[in-house]
Amino acid sequence: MLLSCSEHKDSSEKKHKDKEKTKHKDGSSEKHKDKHKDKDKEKRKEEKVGVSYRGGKMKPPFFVSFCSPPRIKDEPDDDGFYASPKEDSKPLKRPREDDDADYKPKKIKTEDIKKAKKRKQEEEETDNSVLNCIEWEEERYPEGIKWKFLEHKGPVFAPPYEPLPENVKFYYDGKVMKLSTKAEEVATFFAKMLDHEYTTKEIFRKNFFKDWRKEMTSEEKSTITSLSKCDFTHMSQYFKAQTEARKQMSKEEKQKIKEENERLLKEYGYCVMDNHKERIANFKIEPPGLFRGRGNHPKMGMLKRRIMPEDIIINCSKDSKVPPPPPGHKWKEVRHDNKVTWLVSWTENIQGSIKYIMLNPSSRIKGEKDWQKYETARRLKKCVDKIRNQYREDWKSKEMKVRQRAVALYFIDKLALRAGNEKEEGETADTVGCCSLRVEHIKLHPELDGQEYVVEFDFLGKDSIRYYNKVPVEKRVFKNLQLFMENKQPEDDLFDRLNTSILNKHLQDLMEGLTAKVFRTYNASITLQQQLKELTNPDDNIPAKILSYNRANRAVAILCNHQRAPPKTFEKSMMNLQSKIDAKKEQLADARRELKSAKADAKVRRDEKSKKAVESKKKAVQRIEEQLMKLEVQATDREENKQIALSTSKLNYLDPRISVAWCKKWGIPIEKIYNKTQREKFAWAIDMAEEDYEF
DNA sequence: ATCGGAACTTAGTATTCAGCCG
DNA sequence: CGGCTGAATACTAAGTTCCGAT
Repeated sequence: MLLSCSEHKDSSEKKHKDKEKTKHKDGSSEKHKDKHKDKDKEKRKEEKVGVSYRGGKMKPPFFVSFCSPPRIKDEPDDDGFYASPKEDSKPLKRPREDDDADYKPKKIKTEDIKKAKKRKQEEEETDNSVLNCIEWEEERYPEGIKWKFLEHKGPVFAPPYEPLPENVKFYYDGKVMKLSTKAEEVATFFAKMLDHEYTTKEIFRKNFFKDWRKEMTSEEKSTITSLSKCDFTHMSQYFKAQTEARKQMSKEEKQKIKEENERLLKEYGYCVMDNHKERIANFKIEPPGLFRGRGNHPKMGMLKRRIMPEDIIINCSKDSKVPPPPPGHKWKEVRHDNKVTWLVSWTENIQGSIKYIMLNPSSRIKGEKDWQKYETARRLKKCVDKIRNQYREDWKSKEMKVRQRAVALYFIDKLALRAGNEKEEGETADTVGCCSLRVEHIKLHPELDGQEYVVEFDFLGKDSIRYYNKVPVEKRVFKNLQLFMENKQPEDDLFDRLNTSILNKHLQDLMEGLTAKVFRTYNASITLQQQLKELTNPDDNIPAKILSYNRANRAVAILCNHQRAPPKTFEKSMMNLQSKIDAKKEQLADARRELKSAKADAKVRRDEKSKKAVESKKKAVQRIEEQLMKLEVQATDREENKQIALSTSKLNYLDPRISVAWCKKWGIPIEKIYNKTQREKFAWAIDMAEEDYEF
């Protein structure tokens, strides 16, 4: 059933039950804080869900507006800006598909299923699966069931701590001090990071020291009272030497380690899920260490404790062989929950969240989900125009909440912002997404650099990556933003009547299965498709076409703000490449000279041998020209990629079928676009998509 | 019906690997 | 043939959305 899901699965999406949290941010501008529970709306939605999709019915009529009561008490004076009938409606800035008309709602199904079936058969033949494949296409699990059979070997635990050799010393206040094993282990975590700037940060040091002291004996505790008196340098040197020694190991030793890893992988790296042997993504338990959050994380430096079998919950099927815990230990629990996909879980001690061991992206269960994701995005394509018209209408709504929702959705759509859940203050780095934007994160410019109504965004998003962008917006949006910001402090929420739950509930009404993140997927994929159309020059050779592909990919990465730290060696490697290009140019000049003289030679001699020489010189020139071209393309590509990470969008946002189709269309080997891992992840798409695939 | 936690996707960085060049 | 480099992979944090207990 691998690839046959969509309709059914889509229709089985559950009712939405998002909570409607009230935001609290102390004191300031209280009048903006009162939330309105739109009971009416809630009710109506309920009804809709009732008749809805389950059982394959049509989704509810596109949208019902809820402008009616209750009015907001601080409803702004109608200054006419939103009621004005002559208000223009400029098209959105981002290019969009105009050919929606001839878009056919390809329902995948039969054809694809056949193909998938074929592929699966082939796969079976080469597969290392020991099991017979029963007719997998037919298996269609009842709602929520993820598998019928699941067997695995359990996790691999981090290697136990090996105490330092006697001669490696720790000094406190200038004096040698022998630490207890537990305290020593934690000290080594710090020592290993000594070169990292983390260890200079106040919060990191404070958190570390606090947690370290918890591991100390009472004696150590009373002696070691100040981190700045601790000297880890000797330990640090020891570890550096160890790393060095590891590098210097002989081939045989390295080989041995490699084999050991392979053995581990073979033994623990796979599981059996419903007649298939599947690769596990992360079968190794995270080793203990110091927590390194991203950005300005309040918990950085805290001790991530060692996970023991007693912390571990095993999930597998009842009729499987339950993995035995390590000798002398017990699992926390063994359960048989086939409504989830994880194999192993444990609770982590920094945030108290649960961590999981799950399957590799190449697995059926992940691939299917991935496919579904893109199908949802394609369904959005069909109704995105309606939705856009709707939110533009809503900018004029009498209800504050509706307006905020509409403006937020506009940002999510136009700028591919993330939804932006509220976060518990002090638990994580202070980052935001769309719904959690604060007044301080945007600046309004009625005019800027010759453009009207420019919004300047500057905030930290996921992973504390900065989002900085100046965007011209439509007048109504601009006016609305001014309104939202009235009488607020910088640290107040911009959309004080909105949260992701409200937004997603609304989206759910607009389209079954629609959530905020679908817009990111949709806009990323549609941009790729459109950019590929635009940028691919049929006359280009393969490297040039690939450059075009990368540029299209890059357009998406920029849209999604996927950044990376410029590689440390970037400048250097750029220079290397340049000198390579220079060398190649010289080589080309040489080759041309040689060709010339060979030609002259042939003219004089007129024998077969010299003719052949000319031919071979010609070929040499051509080859070098090609090589040069390739290098130059590479240089351009790399320069443009300095701070942009392509891999995230490639892996998570771009419908792989677009890329596969493009490759087929232009005769580009798929290996040029996707490496081995990516090909495994996108196997379903590689098999399914034809040249004419349309997202 | 709400709430908070569970489940799962998305993310950037650190480490390892493989192959190329001198 | 070893050291270096860029690519691939490993790792795990940080998001979003779902969902079940109360």
